[in-house]
Amino acid sequence: MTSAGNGASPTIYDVAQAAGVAPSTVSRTFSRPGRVNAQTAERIRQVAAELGYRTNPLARGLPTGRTSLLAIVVADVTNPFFFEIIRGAEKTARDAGYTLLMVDAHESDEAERRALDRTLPLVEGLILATSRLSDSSIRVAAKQRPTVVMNRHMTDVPSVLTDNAQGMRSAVEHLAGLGHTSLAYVAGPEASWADGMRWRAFREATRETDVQARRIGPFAPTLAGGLSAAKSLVKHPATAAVAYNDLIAIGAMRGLRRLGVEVPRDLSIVGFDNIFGSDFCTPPLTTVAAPLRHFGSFAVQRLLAQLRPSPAPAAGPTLLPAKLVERGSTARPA
Amino acid sequence: MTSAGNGASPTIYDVAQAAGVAPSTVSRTFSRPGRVNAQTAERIRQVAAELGYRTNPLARGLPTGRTSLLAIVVADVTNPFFFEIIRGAEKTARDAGYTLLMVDAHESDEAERRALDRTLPLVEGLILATSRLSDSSIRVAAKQRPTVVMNRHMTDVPSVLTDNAQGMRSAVEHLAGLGHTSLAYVAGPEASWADGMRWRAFREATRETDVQARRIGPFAPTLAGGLSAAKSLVKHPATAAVAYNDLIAIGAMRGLRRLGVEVPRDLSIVGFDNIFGSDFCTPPLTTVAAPLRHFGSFAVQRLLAQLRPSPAPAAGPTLLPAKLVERGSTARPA
DNA sequence: GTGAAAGCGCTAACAC
DNA sequence: GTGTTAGCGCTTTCAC
Repeated sequence: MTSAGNGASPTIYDVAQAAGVAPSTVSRTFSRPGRVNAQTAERIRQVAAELGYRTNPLARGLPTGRTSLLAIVVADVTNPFFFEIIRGAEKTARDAGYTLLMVDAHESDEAERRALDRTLPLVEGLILATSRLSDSSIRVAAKQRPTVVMNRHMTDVPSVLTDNAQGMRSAVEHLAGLGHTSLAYVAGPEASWADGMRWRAFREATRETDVQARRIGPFAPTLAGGLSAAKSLVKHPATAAVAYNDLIAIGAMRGLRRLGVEVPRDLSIVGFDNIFGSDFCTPPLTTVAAPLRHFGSFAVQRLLAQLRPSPAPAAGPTLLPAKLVERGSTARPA
Repeated sequence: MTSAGNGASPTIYDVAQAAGVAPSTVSRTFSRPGRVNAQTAERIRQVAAELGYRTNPLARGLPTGRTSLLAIVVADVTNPFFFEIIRGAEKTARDAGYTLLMVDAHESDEAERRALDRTLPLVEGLILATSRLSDSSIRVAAKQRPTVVMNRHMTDVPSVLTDNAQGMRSAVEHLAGLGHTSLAYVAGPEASWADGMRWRAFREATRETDVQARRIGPFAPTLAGGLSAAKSLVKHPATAAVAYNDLIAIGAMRGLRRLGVEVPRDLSIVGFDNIFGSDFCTPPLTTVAAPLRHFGSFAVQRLLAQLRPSPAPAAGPTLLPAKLVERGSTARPA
């Protein structure tokens, strides 16, 4: 029973009837213009507009799988780390005719999995930005939809990542160059692949540079996490610290100030990511900057490459450079 | 043709066949447990798990309209203003069994409309956070799905807003109390409903308080916008300014410093929203704080109220209080 | 170029 | 409790 003028939204059947054509012709008019006589199409469009017809993506997606939707799942939208990433991803997606849906996983694999169950079937492709999921869970998702992971290396899933090792090395060398001989790494969440990489790179870089290294944490990758990190930091003999990310670094600086420790006079701090706010906090944060916007854009590009009918290119990781931005939170040891 | 073991994802038909039951029984097992014999259900679940079956929300949503999805469209995700809002909204949605999809409209009504066309049919309800759409466009959307608007008053669509007038009044009184007699309002985007309200409230408050008022702008509600605002600011005789939002305020403070104007010594600045970063910028920003997290939560609650089978309650706006947070960016005039 | 008809995967009466 | 049977709104062969 096709609704005529009642509450429900009009369908192609309503439009077809009003325009005196078959439903399939209406469908073609919108899904593949050109296959329809120009005048007929014109008339149909007009009737459709009058009726307020809108194609229903749900119904369209069922038979075809084409929804023009992409999803990016982030561990925590409120983490400014994602700002530029989302920006870049959104723009690239939009330019290609896709709409990017964002889903917040709340730093929880449980929530992430549930969100995935609900959204995966709706979208044509998926970006997992700093996922907290296990490799095998990611593989399951990647089996269902083209997937790109960020900040995480997987052999069988295309990935985009920043050169953590290089970034960490430049941070450690910077600190060592200033004369620091005992460094601390303020760790982020344990489930984070990036944290593992950074800690490893830290160890290596400190060994090469011949300075002492220790690790404190893990801490939540938030301002609050940094606040608690400050307490551990004052107990340790290090004169400089590299934090898992800027949020922790900024939080730590605030916490240290409250504890009477002045940055960078008493302790130097280096962050990671160069997020919104890292340039206007006090002191401005020295940090390892990733090309965040390109990051998002690249991820979408790799996704689109998989979406194209032609055989998808190989799955090697895309490595983006990271470079140290020297600001006010680092100085020579007292 | 029901796929057996080929590439496509398994359907209820595959599960039904494997479990030796009817497809409808499989459907019931997942859509309304309890209506199925416990043992049968158990067996079905097991078979489903083995086959890797996942219910397809697209297919489920077509006949029912139930997708367990809600959408929040924001003008710009990278605006920290939305942080806590999204947080609150997401949590409330999740607790109610919904997944919240976020869509970035890029401060563009065009993009917002297109995103809406694509997502509206997928979701059960919609939150428009600081929409750049016209009232009539919003009404069109609201006709299709239960909708709540934030930061904007509409008689026929439920809304959640902060008490801009009260917040502005406290800002102006604070400044007047410090001895300022000439204030500037640094305007945000013209399409912003909140900007209109704040400017109006500013005029009224300054009139009541008997101080001079002027308006400069409009500026983009971003750090960059604030940077340009700084240039206009130095040309004007005001000794204090209230900015449309914190982003502009923070950007302006940075711009002013470059121009040799010291805040708050030479110029006092008050922001709006109390966003992430406003407490750790230099100087810490005095700002009108809205209960952001509650804001998002309330919006979802109102949405859920409309979703419930029982007749939706009336559409009056929910007004949330705003209060001034005094920090370091305001002082007595020189 | 256009129409008829068969699904896409699921839910929802309606029987049994 | 469970099976049967229509659809949900759209796309897509296949005829004409």
